[in-house]
Amino acid sequence: MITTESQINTYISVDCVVFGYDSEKLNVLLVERTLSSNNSRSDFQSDWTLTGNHVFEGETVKEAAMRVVFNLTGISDIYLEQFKTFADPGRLLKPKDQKWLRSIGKDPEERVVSIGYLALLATQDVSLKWKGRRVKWTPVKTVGQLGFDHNEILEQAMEALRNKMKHEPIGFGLLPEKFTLTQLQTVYEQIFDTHFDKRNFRKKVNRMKYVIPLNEKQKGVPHKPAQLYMFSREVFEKTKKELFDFVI
Amino acid sequence: MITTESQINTYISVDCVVFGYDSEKLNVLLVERTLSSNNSRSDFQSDWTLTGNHVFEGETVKEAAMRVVFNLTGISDIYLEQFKTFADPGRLLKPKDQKWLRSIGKDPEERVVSIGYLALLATQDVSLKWKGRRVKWTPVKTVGQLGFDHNEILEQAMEALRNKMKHEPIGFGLLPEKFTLTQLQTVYEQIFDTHFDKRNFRKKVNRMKYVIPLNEKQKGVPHKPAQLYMFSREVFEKTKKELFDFVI
DNA sequence: CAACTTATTGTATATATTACACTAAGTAAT
DNA sequence: ATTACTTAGTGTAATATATACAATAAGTTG
Repeated sequence: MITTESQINTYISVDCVVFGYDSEKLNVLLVERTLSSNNSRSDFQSDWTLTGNHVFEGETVKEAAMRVVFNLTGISDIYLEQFKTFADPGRLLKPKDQKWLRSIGKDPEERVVSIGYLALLATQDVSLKWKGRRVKWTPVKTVGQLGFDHNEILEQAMEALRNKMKHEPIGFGLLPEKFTLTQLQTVYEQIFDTHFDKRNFRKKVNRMKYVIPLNEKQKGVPHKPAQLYMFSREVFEKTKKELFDFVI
Repeated sequence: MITTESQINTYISVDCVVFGYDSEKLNVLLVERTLSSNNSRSDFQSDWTLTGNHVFEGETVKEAAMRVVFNLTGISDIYLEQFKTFADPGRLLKPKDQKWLRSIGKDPEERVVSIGYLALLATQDVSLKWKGRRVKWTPVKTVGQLGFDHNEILEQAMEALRNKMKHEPIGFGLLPEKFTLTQLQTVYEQIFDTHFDKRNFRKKVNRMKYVIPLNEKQKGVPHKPAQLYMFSREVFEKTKKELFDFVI
């Protein structure tokens, strides 16, 4: 699954928009990009980018995306899906991007295809791996200017996430295995930037037989502990109606 | 919109899955690929592929997709959207594909990224343009073995089409501007391979204010002529609920 | 005018959506 | 032990939507 050939393809890359939910808000995983002006002089600049890498020859694109996520998080069993590809000319023409490309010995004129992947996880399941470059979670709402065209890619990823979440039960990918209904509701409220009525939300969840109550309650909270639940994809696959409700 | 630079990028291509509905069934647009065994000897073979082309340097990927569709159909104002990218190693390794790549002077080892686009139109709105190669509509259900990995791409396009159609009003892209409710129903039945109750379907459509009855009836049919309707994207955008019904 | 074809319509039952407010079960501080 | 505090958990009535089901209407053709 994780290939290790060292021969890289210079024009195909993957960019992974790794979303991590921390029980309060949605974060995205960023890595630092360091620009040294003239070969290793001391005026460094640095900024942040999404996580990504070139694909190795012989490696599938999804394998490359899995490798990127695995290297930074140590996790491999998460929601990970292609959402859009970015390959327009001029997407890496900002001065900083050009400088960075030259600094690593690339032709800044070469057209690079970035295949965007969306990944979901609960931040508490992860300890980030420093692999020579700084890595951090940043709340999506406060992300500043990113390197390359990564603000654009992030925006498209958010849009894809919202669309997917409307119609598929992937919100669970942002929660720990055992979660409370309030946590589940909050995920949806955060991502859709809205508010639901608690009773109505729970009535809806109740009908979804794949959200299963456990014989276990929340611990260590200074108030009434909540019931814990889990998501069963197996039950979901068995009980879903093939043609939900659809819009004409 | 339609660029004409002649400098092409050899490793980025678009493949357009152009679906055309002919009031009976769903078709896909194919072009003929001719393989001449040893340089221009007389043992030709030919097979069919999806429509596609390399992108020109300086051209955006969507522009390339529009150009491909426009060149074959003369149409430019249709639903056209990226749905998935195909860039795995070994996707062009079938003997026929290798032969074809060599015949046009390409390195068959080079990894080619194909960005898949989905296009929708009503076949009656189109007269196909023969641009040196044969072009044809083929019913999706009877498509045989295609060149390259195009059977895979077609399958993924069908899946993307079904997913999109469940949640967005794009089915109208497969119908002429004025259509009957029976035609609309049939589009959905064909694509989802199912059958709906006519009364219930109409009740549903009735609630969608963006399906607008015209002061016009079907003509030239040997039975009761049906009311004609049109779709208004403007009304749709104004009346859609931002957060439909969603699945948790 | 009879035969044929497709268009069009309504009702009853079950299920889902929406709006809305109080009680229960814990912890912390006194 | 009582009180204050915090979050969990629950029900009902009104409206809207989904589902199952069959007879009549409006054209054409011979």
